[in-house]
Amino acid sequence: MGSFQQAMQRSGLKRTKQRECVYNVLEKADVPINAEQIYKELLSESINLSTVYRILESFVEKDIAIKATLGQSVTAIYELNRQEHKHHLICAECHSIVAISGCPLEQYVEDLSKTTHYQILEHKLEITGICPRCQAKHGK
Amino acid sequence: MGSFQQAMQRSGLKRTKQRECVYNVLEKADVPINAEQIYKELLSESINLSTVYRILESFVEKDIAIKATLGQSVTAIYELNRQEHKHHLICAECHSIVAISGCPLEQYVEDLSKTTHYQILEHKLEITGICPRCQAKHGK
DNA sequence: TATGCAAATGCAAATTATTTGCAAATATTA
DNA sequence: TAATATTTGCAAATAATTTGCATTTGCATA
Ligand SMILES: [Mn+2]
Ligand SMILES: [Mn+2]
Ligand SMILES: [Zn+2]
Ligand SMILES: [Zn+2]
Repeated sequence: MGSFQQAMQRSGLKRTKQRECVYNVLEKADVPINAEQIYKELLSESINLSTVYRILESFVEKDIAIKATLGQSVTAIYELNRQEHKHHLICAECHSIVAISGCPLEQYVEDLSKTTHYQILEHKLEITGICPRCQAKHGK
Repeated sequence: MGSFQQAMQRSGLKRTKQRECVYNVLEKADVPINAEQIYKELLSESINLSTVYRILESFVEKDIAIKATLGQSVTAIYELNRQEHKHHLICAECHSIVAISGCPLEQYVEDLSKTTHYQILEHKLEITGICPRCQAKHGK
């Protein structure tokens, strides 16, 4: 059984053509993407943009996908919840995103929980820099 | 000379009543706030909301303020650039924000720069949890 | 101090991102 | 296959931000 079917089954969401399309787009993306990008990928399927939003909302609700915003951007982005903790490196020039695996914060977060008495749920680390390609463009 | 005047002088922005109002609101806020919140603080001054946005934009441009988005929120927030590196702890329930000082990532970021060949400019760490007050509300 | 002008502001309208109401279509279950 | 709750499309609403343009203001200079 495909992972889409599994996700629908576990969550109790109905297995619709539109949800499958959105799921597939998310599945093949290796970095978070926004609703508009998903919509454009699916122009040939003529799925409505508000349906895309509703599907994303339902996926987030069911923990099938993760919603976030990055940097100064004011647009929400989504990725499949692959249950693996990762962080992102964003190019300040070309806005490309690469995922970085491994977390340097495990111990820190544990300590922080003790000192602040917060019950820590998750954390997000975004690192901004200039990617090698954009550095090259600047000559030198 | 007040720090507002200094900021205007260094940046070359004109010293207007509206800019001073926005600056003062940012100065007395200890966590990032959004344009609407600033606007409401300044209702008595009857400054226009688009002016607030334009002022914030100019402050960010001149590095007087920092713009960001947090968590899943789609609204930009702003804080005075106090030149001190800090991170934020956000309550998942009441959405309160507290600043945490000290950075556990200095060495990590340096290493990352070497392995990825990115020129690292900055990073943002957001930690989400449940604050002691909200934990208490849930009883036990 | 008065004048000139670029920069900044107010106001209304435009844009962008997202959400909602409602009627029609569809998936699931019996 | 029928019953029904869910989902979708479409148009309109809302929220956040941006823009055009006429008017006002800060600041440099005469
Ligand atoms: Mn981590
Ligand atoms: Mn840090
Ligand atoms: Zn780049
Ligand atoms: Zn709280």
